[in-house]
Amino acid sequence: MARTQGSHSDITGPRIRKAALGLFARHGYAAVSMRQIAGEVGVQAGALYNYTPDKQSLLFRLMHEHMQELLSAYDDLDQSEDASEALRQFVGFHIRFHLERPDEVFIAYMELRNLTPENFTEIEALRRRYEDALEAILRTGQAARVFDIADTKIATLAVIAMLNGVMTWFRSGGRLSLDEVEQVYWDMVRRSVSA
Amino acid sequence: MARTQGSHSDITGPRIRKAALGLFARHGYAAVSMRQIAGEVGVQAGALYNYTPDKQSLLFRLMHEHMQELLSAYDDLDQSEDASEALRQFVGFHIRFHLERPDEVFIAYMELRNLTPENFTEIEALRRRYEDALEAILRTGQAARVFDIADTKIATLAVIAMLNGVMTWFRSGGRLSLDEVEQVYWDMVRRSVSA
DNA sequence: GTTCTATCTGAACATACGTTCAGATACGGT
DNA sequence: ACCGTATCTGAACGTATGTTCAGATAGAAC
Repeated sequence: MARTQGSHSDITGPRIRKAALGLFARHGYAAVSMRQIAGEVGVQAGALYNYTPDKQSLLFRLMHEHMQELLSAYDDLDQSEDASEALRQFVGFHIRFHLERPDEVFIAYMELRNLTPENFTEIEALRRRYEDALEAILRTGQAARVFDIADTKIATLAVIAMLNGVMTWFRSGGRLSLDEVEQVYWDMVRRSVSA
Repeated sequence: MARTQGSHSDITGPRIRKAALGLFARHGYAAVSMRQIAGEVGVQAGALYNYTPDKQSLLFRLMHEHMQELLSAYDDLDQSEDASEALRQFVGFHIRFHLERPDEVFIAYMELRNLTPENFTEIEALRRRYEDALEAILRTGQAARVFDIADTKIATLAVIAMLNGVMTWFRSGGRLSLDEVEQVYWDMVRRSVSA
């Protein structure tokens, strides 16, 4: 029996990507088979190929869409002219955006090595654009002497690394609320770059 | 022909682990086959099983040895009583130890999900011991009012995450020397926790 | 009510996987 | 010079992989 009841392209496509997202995040791209993904959707493996040309494209699409959403969500912020305030906005945005999408973030960063070289280059360029946004803030603050940073490039990476650390331990409903976490991290980031 | 010239257990064993280390780091545990590892050593796949009961044990041993070395190297430091100085020591030790072992570090952190539950528990306990060492420093400094930290547990994880970020970009022979890198990170860490 | 087509099944393809093991070989000890 | 054994080969095992495709079916269009 094919074309089971209530099946539609608009439904199956997203369901496949959602299943792949969860499985890739939990077990890793290489360790997940197309049959597992299909099984989670309730479909045979062959049906996946109505929605993706191959497994690699499935991974790439997940990562690409995530990075696009990250950048466009960040662009939607109307950033403060004040560097210190802009940095505070960045910290809050980064923590909240990433905590809302643990699987996407995990994949976008753990599965880079499983991308083909061309796909890797493309994702890397998007990641770079995001880093540049933070570096611009740090440079502005440095020029205005509100920050005192030895090396803005390193500081950019250090701040992002520090913020990403929150993903390894934060569980909603845990000891601290999101607001508290944001406050704690902002305190540390602010002091680490302040004049 | 078996038992080729100059082959010995003392030589092949380490060579297998070295090959596995590099391949796991580059392509990921799940994406690397026993035949690839054997090929890099110049041996047939079956020969690997003279040195490891299975693929999982190979991964576990690499991670376990790495964590043991980390802890014993840290224990060899004679730590300062002064919390600020102890933190400086920790930052320097962490950066140098980890930059000397990029592959080991990468694996110990990316391949956790490919460990069996029992193996995972064991590695996690070792990692926890290392984190506790840093937290002890932060607590001491907090008690002595030389640090001003909202939450020592979070600060511990934030500092380690920040320091680990150095591994994503540092290349020896690059723009900055190891000493300069250490100085830059120490500046940021110190300020992020200082009173 | 018939036709048309998007969607899915089920089976097959070639290839790869981790692991085992009988047999071959080269070195260390005598 | 010979033996014993640690070490490795080469082939095989069953299973799994990504991908393809002819055929079946269900809903949309008329």
